[in-house]
Amino acid sequence: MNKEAEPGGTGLPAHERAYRDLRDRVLFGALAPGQPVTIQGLVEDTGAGMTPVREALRRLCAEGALQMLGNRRITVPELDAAAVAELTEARVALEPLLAARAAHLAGPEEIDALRAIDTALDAAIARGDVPGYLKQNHRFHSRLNAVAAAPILTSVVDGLWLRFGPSLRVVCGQVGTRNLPDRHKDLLTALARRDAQAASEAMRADVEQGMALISASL
Amino acid sequence: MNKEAEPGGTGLPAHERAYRDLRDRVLFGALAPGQPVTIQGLVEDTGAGMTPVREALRRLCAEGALQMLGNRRITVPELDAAAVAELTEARVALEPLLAARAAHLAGPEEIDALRAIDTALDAAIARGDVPGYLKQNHRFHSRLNAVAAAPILTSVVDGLWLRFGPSLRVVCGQVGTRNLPDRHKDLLTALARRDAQAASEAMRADVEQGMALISASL
DNA sequence: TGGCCCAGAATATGATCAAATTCCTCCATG
DNA sequence: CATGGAGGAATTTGATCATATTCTGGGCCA
Repeated sequence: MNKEAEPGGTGLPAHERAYRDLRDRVLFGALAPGQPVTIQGLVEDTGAGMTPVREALRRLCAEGALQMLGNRRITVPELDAAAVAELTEARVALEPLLAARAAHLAGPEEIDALRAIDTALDAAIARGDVPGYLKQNHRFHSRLNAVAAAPILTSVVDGLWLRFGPSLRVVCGQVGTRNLPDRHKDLLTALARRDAQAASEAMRADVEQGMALISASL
Repeated sequence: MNKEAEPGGTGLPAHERAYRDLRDRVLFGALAPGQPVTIQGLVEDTGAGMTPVREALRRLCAEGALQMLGNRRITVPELDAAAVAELTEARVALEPLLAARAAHLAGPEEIDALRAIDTALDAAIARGDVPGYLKQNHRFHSRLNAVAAAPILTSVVDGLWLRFGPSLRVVCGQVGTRNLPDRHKDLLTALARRDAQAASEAMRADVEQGMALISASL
């Protein structure tokens, strides 16, 4: 039937592969804010055809990860203070909702999985591994959102993450892995106690801390 | 080859025209929930080429207006109770923020424009004009969001509207234009008084009333 | 009922056309 | 004589199309 979930990723459509490849580049900082993104450049880099790359770009633009300038040019958005403020407002409004839902629904095995990711995250911080931190941090929140079982809210929040991914990468490149937001311990204990209120608060603190970091680097 | 042979040739690229056409169909109920959407059907309907239609569909899918089934099929999403609950949560979390911002920024001319739209909306309700109501209601909220000058929040909220557009059309077709949400008067007076708190409350009431209507029709 | 085959639709490719930026040249002016 | 700007050609990039290929779904037959 479905031949998805193939290890290695080969076997799913080319435009889907191109999309995930590009999205990971945006999320984990392979692309810098303000950098122009050309179709033909991506075609050469990824080896994919032109049409799949185009469709991947359209999807990313629709999600806000990239922006189409009027003159058929595509760039990675540069965030100004107003944009960071908006993103902070949106994240503060939405992500605590997901945390609260997760607190109601999380089972022991999901919490253990989250704890394992958080441990890997701490290890990445300890060894100053910025890409590792970004990746594990994203995995933590992504996994938490999956627990919340709210696909619409999750997709909206994923779109927000795509918007500040490049800038977060820049910040981490500047300040290293020190002073990074990590309210995950509070979050995990709140989840274990099924305390939606505390989970919500911890998430809000984590979000505000992270966005303040970006805001301070402008 | 020939591009001027088509009547009504606007200056916009074909994929942009196809996108707006399709988006309006979703927003104003030309497509029913659950209805399959085929590329070649759109090609025949709109007269556009295949590639622009494909890109428009990708954008709409990325925004949540349409959903890609795993099997290369695309349909208009059918909302269940959980989806409506999520959409309600998201709208209640975000749209009052926009209303509050608008209350701080609205000038007399913007308020007059909103009042004019609301008058046209009342007229549409009075004459039982469902498409007119949908159009004016969307124009009202869209204009209000423009006043708030928050492009990121606005684009997120626009995505939410795309998700419940088809279902709202179904509801209005069932119950007519009676009992439709219209807290716009409260909203307008709050805006005129620059009362962000009251604007926020009025928006929350409008959102909850509208979503309750959809929720009740399941 | 279960497997095979076929029609039809979606995906992917490359070619071709159009637009925009860039860079170069040339002329006017200080 | 040098410099700066306007204009135009060339290159780079994006948009569209026609077509080949692949995959899904349903009908047919054993």
